[in-house]
Amino acid sequence: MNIKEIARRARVSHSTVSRVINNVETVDPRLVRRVQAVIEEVGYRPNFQARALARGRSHTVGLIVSELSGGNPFFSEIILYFERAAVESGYEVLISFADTEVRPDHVAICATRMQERQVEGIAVLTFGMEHYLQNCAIDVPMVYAGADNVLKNSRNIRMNYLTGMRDAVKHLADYGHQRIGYLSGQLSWSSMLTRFEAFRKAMKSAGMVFDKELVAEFDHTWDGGALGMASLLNLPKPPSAVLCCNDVSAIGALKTLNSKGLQAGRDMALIGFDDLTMCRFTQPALTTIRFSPSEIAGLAFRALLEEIENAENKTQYEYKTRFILRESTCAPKL
Amino acid sequence: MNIKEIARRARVSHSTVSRVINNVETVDPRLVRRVQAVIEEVGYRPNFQARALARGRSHTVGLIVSELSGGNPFFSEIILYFERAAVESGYEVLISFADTEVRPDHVAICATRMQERQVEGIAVLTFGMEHYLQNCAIDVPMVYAGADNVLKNSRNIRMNYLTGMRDAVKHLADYGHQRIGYLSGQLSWSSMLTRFEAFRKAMKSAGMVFDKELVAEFDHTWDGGALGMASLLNLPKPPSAVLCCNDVSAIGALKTLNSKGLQAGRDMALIGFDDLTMCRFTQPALTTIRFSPSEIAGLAFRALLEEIENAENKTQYEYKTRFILRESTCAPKL
DNA sequence: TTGTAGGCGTTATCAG
DNA sequence: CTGATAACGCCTACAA
Repeated sequence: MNIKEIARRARVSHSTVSRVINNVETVDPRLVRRVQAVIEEVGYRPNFQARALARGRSHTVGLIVSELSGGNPFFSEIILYFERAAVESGYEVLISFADTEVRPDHVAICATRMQERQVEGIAVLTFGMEHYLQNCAIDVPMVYAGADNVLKNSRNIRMNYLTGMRDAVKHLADYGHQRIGYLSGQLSWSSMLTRFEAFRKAMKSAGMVFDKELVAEFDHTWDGGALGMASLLNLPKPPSAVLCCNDVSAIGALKTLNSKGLQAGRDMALIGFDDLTMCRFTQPALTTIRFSPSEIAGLAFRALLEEIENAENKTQYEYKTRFILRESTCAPKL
Repeated sequence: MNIKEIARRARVSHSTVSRVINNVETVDPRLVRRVQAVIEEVGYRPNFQARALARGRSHTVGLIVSELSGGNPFFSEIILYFERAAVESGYEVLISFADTEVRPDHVAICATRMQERQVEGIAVLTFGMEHYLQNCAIDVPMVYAGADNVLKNSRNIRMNYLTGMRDAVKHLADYGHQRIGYLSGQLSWSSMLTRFEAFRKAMKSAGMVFDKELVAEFDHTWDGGALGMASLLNLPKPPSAVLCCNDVSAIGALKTLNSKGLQAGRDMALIGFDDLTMCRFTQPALTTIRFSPSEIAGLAFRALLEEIENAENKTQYEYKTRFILRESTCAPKL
């Protein structure tokens, strides 16, 4: 079923049908009704591809997230809220999981595939794999989040890790902690590095001594967190408080603590990062640094839209993390 | 940059360029090289939309999941594995979150939108909202999972909830539990109803008495689980074991138990459903019934592909749940 | 206000 | 083996 068939049945030209579909004002109301009746009757829906081709606009945007985090609810929420924002503005979203772990160039492959699909813009929310796109010729607007260097034709949403990190460290300092550990994902990921550096900076500005020994670098998964905490506990002098690079690894760390008969919020202070819904349901409820997927996804889409529609005054978006106090911290145990 | 421009630069007709792009064997190797050189030089990539229009195939499929579960890692994994399977077979995936909670007809809206985009098939993995599609004219193949009634032009992947449920109940019976409770999501969701019925059937075949009082119907979220467990604990005679409709609600239930100073695996036996990665990291590790998102997503895509390509012998896929023993069960506490 | 003709970037069918 | 030419379904001048 197509526009011509509708035209034939309604005894008008296909241009008229096109006008009706696109709500052009100047069509005779009687024709409008006649055409709409036929459309209704046969259940016709315009072919988006053809429309896109003719108009030169696909009304589709791409979203790339990283695959490693497939089981990570953080990305689940990113996708949900990005899609919602897109649909609200009349866009559809094509999604790709970049296997950044095994194939660093996979981000570029995904982006290229999307471009062939004529997406009008791409949001790369991998938080630290963006540099792999450097030598890949994408000519649609792109938006990153928390990238360190911004390519041309693209936009970066600044991630202020420091705001939340500073309050977290201050909170621990107020409790009297001297030995604050850090559980990191792989520092080759720029977002992991950035978080880590924010941590160091926060330590410094709180007047705390930073001890390299107290940093465990594993990966930002459940297992990574569990292993990392185990390695920290194995130190001759373990930390009395640990800040984690994300909630998922903090939950892994929680597991290790429990298996040793220790409890966060009593025997050790533990702080996560992201503020997943789940944090309220861990035992104890996880104190964390909010890095809201819904807000970030929203900002990313808005920025992308500005870029696509070449908005006059482009906002420089910045997302500020913030400290969320729950129950997993305590004074240092003697 | 398009096929004609390439043709001009390579001094051939655009048909020849098209042949080169599509690896047609019969082209003079010298021309092939000349064309490829130009393509390489200008970084040309074919326009998928135009191609889809000409070929009458979009090589795109739709995936609808339910929005309520946005923060639920289960769907995050569904999306990941579905996308991966699709890309492997040369398809792209358009994703939609159906807001089944607030707008029951939203599934139909999503499906319609997808059809306008010329998807070649749609997988509806909402596990129980399929009936809302009944009076909506979609004319591409669809695949459901665990739907009760199958519409025409569509396929259902049978979900065998019973296999896992039976072993779970048997496990509890072996421990000597007499009062087994059930924590359900809203029974208006057919998947929730089906799970519940599987539970009853399992109880029956284990020779257990089913007590309606021990069923709490909230919703299958963290909060729903927490509230549900609270209501069960408030009963004059609370159950000694509880089976939950999914892991997320089981984790919520865990929270309530903890807040009352009770511990699953010591004071009460608790069993989840889904087997999220996270189950290994709850405290205690959650015994559950495996309902693997990766396997289900894989089956769904395979079935959809068969439907799209009109395969000769269509497989009747069935997914069998299975019991996964961890640490959250115990004998009934006296 | 309506219809005709041409174009969007491809593929596919023919002659040559 | 190659190159016109006509689709695919829709939009959009421009002409009537």
